[in-house]
Amino acid sequence: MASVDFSLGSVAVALTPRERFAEFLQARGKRITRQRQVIVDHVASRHEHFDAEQLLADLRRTPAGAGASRPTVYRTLTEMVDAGLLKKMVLAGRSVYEHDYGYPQHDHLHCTSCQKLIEFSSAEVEAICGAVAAQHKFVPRGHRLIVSGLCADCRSSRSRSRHQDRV
Amino acid sequence: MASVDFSLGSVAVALTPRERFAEFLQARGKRITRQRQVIVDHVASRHEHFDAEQLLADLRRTPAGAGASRPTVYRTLTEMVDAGLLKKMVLAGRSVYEHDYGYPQHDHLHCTSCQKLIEFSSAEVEAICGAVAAQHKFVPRGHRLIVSGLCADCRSSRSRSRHQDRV
DNA sequence: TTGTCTGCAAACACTTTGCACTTTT
DNA sequence: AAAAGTGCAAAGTGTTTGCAGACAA
Repeated sequence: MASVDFSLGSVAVALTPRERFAEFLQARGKRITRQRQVIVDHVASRHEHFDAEQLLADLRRTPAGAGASRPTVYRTLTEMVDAGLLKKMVLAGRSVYEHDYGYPQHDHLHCTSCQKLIEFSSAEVEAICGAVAAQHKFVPRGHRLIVSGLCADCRSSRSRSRHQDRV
Repeated sequence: MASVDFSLGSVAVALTPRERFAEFLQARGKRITRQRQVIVDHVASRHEHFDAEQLLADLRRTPAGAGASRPTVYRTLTEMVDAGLLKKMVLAGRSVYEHDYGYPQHDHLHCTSCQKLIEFSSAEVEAICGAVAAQHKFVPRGHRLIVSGLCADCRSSRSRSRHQDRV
């Protein structure tokens, strides 16, 4: 975690997430606390989508994060989104986070049965968003495309067991 | 609301929303109650996006819906989504509904400052979703594309007053 | 030392549920 | 009469906040 230049996916970045977060905090007169470090590091070490409760539970399983509190986790997640480290999306009623920093822009396929998320990217979508925003005099800040449906696994098990779809 | 063939936007449909809902309810052995009728009619009479609390408040202002209860509103909205009359999306922490029945597929520009929603449609987006789903062996059921940013109004007022962006 | 952060408990907003009573069928 | 629906109040979720003590700068 001490490297000055590392790569994730196909994009190379200059600072580790931890460093970038520190930079962000300092720029705002916020403090680099043990808790915030533990949280960024933990989040940076795993690359999947997660929600606040999951993160909290995971943290409490580690020695460093054993005493993590819910409010701090929520507060820090918000800061990480502000810092551009994470992206937040709302699925099935709760906030789901994913890495943003150093990751290429992408969208999602969402299985409404098992809640699985599959990533994909499309330059066309990007282009369409820009064009539409311009047409409406919008300053675009990002977009979110979620194609929902049934994944291959759930499609086959669908006939056997009954599931509750949650959007 | 008694016509058998009316048009909304550019699409003509055979049944009024009320009729379609009745059909849906009957098909499921559910009952056509006064409350459900009042709610469908009210929703059908307004074409904007709304949330459950707004609808409840609006209903209570009408003679017919004066005694509307929160649970019934929530329950009926869910049924209307199931019936294909409404679409639901989650923005800034709460569920927002819009008409689905008889309306052409479209996506949204979302102003993160004033929460305004602007609709647009794009056949290309449609095509991309289908293609991507196929690639991942997904059975697509729909998609949601939200381009977020600042609308023209908020862009100009942004420098004067401070706003809180909510995603 | 100064001002931010943390953790706790309590508050929150939105939504759902248990239940006795009312209504549709 | 039987079954489903309603409204009330209460319980849930997921998330946020007030505050006293803890801690980085």
